[in-house]
Amino acid sequence: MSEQNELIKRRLEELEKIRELGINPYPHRFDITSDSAGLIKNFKDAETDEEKEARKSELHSVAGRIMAVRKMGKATFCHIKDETGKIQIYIKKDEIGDTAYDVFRLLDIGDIIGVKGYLFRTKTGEISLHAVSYELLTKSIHPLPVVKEEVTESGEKIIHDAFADVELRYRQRYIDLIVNENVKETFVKRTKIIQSIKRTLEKHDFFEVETPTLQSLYGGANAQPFVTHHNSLDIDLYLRISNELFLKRLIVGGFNRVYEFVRDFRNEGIDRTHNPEFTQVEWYQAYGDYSDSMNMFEEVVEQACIDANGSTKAVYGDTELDFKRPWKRLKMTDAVFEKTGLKVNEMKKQEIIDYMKDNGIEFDPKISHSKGLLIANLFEETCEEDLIQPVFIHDFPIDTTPLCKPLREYSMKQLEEMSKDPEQVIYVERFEPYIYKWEMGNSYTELNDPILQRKLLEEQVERGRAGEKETHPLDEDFLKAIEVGMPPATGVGLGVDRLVMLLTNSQSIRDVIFFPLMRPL
RNA sequence: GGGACCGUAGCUCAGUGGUAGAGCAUCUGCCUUUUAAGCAGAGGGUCGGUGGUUCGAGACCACCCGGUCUCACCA
Repeated sequence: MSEQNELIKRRLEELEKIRELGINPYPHRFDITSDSAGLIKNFKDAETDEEKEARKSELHSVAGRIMAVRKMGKATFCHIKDETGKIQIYIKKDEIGDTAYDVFRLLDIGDIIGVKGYLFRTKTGEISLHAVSYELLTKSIHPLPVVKEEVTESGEKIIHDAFADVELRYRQRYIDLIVNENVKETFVKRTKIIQSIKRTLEKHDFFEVETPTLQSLYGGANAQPFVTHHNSLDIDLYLRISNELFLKRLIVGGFNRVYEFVRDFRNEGIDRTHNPEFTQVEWYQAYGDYSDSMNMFEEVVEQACIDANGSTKAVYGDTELDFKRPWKRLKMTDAVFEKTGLKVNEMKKQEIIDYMKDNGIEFDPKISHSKGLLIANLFEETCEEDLIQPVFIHDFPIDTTPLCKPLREYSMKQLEEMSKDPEQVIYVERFEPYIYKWEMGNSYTELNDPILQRKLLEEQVERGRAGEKETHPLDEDFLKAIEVGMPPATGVGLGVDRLVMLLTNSQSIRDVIFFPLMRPL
């Protein structure tokens, strides 16, 4: 708080005056009987004089923050805002008393007051509360941005001087929530979406669990972790990048269906769809495969959309998205074929590289050893941009993940032969749902063959040593769990923030996270 | 991390090298059904920071701080 600031200085002086008058500017409680939305909704105009007179004895107590004041000599109008909306308050000097009225004149936009009064409709038609008494509940000493709202004759709202500086809005979300009308709505929807997802999962007998955020080994996703340190154990720990490996341990332990909402931390770039900490829900289901997960996924998301927006449709930017089940399901290689006409399985690795070079498709030379990674790369570069409506892209090359079961059509012998031939691509039962060009999640028929699991994880460790950054270290305890025996299972990770973005028409992930990471000032 | 752009009053913004501006908010006066209330007046600034160019910099240059968009990495 800058000592120099005149607005703050003036408010501190007023605070002193109020205290000198024997008024506690920060009292302990206030009895509320009504909220603004309820009062306005239930208001019925009094027709006769008798009714008008009777109305004066129907008193309501509301509390809220002063958002606008219109002083008119011996009467004052103001709007107060509570959790449900705004209501206009009318205060008259000759009714409320000289002293009380003078004190009221010391109040500012931003102060919180409780008002007791009766309802009436003003000459200009606004349902308002005629105060018979009021109480200062909190004196604000830090001025709020003054946002003015104009309602035109056609009934549309024009916002003047909107508090629009995104940096200030994110850094001071409390102010953003007070003065910007739609911000709270977005976060209310966020909670509704999360509750909806939980309800759908619970309906299908998924059981909510909790697993560690601090981990001595990280895994379950391709990402760089945050590192921290435990002092008394004197060991480095990682903030989780995924909870997959722990949820699988619980499936081994005998839970058939588990889910967990988690904050994941990934030490990577920040942009409009990435925040270093983000929310994911993962669920695992024993005895099911990835098509069961597709069914669950589309049900979870469709229901979330209905619960947040009232229908299966949501408008994002200038696009209407429809989450109605069932969603299209498309093999990755078919997607590539539809877009490019290439039959990648019949091509040599070098032919794919040549095609990408010839068509200016970027790829990291580090992946040129793997035909599978090249195909995945080709898919991302050519197909993603067209995936607007919800679609499941399934059957990924095995090199994209070490945690997923190969397609059931392969025989043991085939797998063995194919894995020796760099021109052969083994596909695994993995899918990613795409909506509006974004990967919304990730799912597998989970690998539970301990021998193959160890081989794939060890290969990944090798690739890590060779310079690939986002591989993870070998988790022997996880391998032990798989050796104990994990039933056939399927699991899903769903990016909650991105789903909320789509369902609330938010253009940045920072608009759906209350306190996004900002560089300290 | 790279590139483009932005930072002026509490808020929203003008200001193309020559005295720092407007609206809202604030303060004073008037106003007892106003509503972007109104009318009359007043105060309010290290122009993000540090250097430099210049007789003179809010503006031009360099670096730094913070942000937005975008690319890379990823979900």
